Amino acid sequence: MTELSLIESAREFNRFYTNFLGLLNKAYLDTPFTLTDARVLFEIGAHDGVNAGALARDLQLDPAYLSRILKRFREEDFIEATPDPADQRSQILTVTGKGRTQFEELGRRSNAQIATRFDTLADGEPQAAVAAMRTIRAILDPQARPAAAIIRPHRAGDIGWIVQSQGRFYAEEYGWDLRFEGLVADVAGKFLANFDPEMEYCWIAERAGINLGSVLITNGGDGVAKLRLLYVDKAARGLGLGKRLVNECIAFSRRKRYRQISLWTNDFLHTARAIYQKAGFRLVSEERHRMFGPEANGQTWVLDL
Amino acid sequence: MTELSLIESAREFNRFYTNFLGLLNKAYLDTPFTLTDARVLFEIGAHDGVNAGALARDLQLDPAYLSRILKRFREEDFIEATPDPADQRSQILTVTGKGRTQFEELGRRSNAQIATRFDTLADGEPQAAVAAMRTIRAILDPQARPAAAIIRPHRAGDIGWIVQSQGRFYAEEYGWDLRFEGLVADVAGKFLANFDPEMEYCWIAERAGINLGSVLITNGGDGVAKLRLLYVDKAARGLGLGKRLVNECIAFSRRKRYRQISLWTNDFLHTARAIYQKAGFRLVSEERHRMFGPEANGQTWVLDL
DNA sequence: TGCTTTTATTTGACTGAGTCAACTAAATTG
DNA sequence: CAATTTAGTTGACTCAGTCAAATAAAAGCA
Repeated sequence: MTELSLIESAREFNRFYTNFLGLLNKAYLDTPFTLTDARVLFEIGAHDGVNAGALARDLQLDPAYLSRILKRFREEDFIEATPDPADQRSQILTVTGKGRTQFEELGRRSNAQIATRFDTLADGEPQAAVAAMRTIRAILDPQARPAAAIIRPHRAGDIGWIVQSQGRFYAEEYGWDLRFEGLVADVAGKFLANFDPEMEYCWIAERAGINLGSVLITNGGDGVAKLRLLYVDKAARGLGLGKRLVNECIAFSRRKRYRQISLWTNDFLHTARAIYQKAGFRLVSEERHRMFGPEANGQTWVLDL
Repeated sequence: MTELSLIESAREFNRFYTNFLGLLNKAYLDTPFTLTDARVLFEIGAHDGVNAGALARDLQLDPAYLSRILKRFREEDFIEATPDPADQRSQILTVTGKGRTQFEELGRRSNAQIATRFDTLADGEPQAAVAAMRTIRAILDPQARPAAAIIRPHRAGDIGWIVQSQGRFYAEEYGWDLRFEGLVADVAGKFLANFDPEMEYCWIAERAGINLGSVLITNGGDGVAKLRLLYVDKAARGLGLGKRLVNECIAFSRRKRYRQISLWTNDFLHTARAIYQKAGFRLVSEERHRMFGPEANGQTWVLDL
């Protein structure tokens, strides 16, 4: 049996969110659709070809009520229903062009509603809220399949994010002091200030608007590419993002005809080391340091291309 | 404008949670209460002595509809309504003993419903879900944030936050390119790398764990303190945070016996300029520049201490 | 002060979202 | 192949929720 205070907290949230959703659903006020209409149209639009039964189950609607909604949608020419050849009782529902237009309009309104709310928030708050939503969904919805992570070049704010997340992570996990964050900021700042798009690059791993990881290649001169600031957020470990990021670096460096990639890391970062090793990097030197407080073993690895 | 993929994620969560709440609200199926009845009774039970107006506002109900629900509750002897002595139009609502019994029964059902769901989860998952719910609530519920903003010294991650938020803000609002974020990272990195706690300082304005603003004083040598990177997030404008941050700078600089504070800003930052002016700063020079893309007027202001 | 406007709540008059039961017709079972 | 189950539809209804107008106290104003 779960602890009572947890349940009470969950109920409190549910009361709050019932209100919040009620507010958002006013987006449909001056459309010919009710909330239920919108949910139905959305579901058909999103899963083209569903049948009425599945729809009723997924949206928890009365079949009779749903049937009437679908009838209206058919009359209004928003959807088409063709009998399922595999089961003549069942019918396959698809949106028409007209229905899709409506579907998209509803989406726009819904987006605008949320955007308005998000725009009153502090920088980073929407990201934090969405990350929390994803957490809840992953826990409560057994069918939730997380969106795929993508890898993209950096844009405004990303470099700051790198400084922040690494600064915080190394402080929390390894007790490194703020000089480390200073170093990261310095590296990142120089990268931006002297950015040479021909020979340098920054990759950001992102999932649904939330940054998960980063790496960059800077020109070390003499044909050597420097791989720097490889990082994968706690929330995304084990998805192979680190490997994907390093592979991007290697492919880029090959394309740009660097002759070698060199990187500096610390021995306690086992996961990172495993990635480097597997990619063919070799350890060329190692030295004890106390650059950021606690003693550590700095290592230099290189990969000949 | 918030990023689209974030908004889409939030909508996806909302669709999911609409379903989820629909499921939970079946707890009222075999009671004489509708969901709205339950919400009303709960609200009166939780905030004994509310009036109808506040109730209608908080639960976003039609006053007419609410009035009828309250009438029924009075007839059933669940609540009592006494005219507010301070305002004879308004009435103070309290639950009776009978009403409290009902209220508690509803609570039990609601708890049981959630407990059933939670009991299917892995160890630690309910805790994680509830923590995420708190996060969302703290961000989205304007009433759940009576927390005052505090001003504190920087710690791990804060400097990165400064880079990120300013980088993003100036890009979105003024179209400045990434060289600006590079400059901020450089300034911030140098601050950390050469940090002299005797003569330098960073202030972070924070509310409920979320950073809202920043400023720092660096030693410009020759008795001159440099005020840098003043920033207040859009979610916290108008609260006087900018002024408080600048006042911290002035007090600190006086204490450390600097003879002057100098700062560089741009003319279009009206709010900041007003703060500097009011604090006694005077404009000493101005020059056009294109350091970050669009043309702008850089200004140097000083305050003699 | 008295007149006008605003605010808190109630009442009248609807309507249409959602429900329940019965029905048709195709598919499945044994 | 008769009996049962499943997918969807139709009839008949009701009650949650809405909109406009009324009441009456409070607040604003000239």
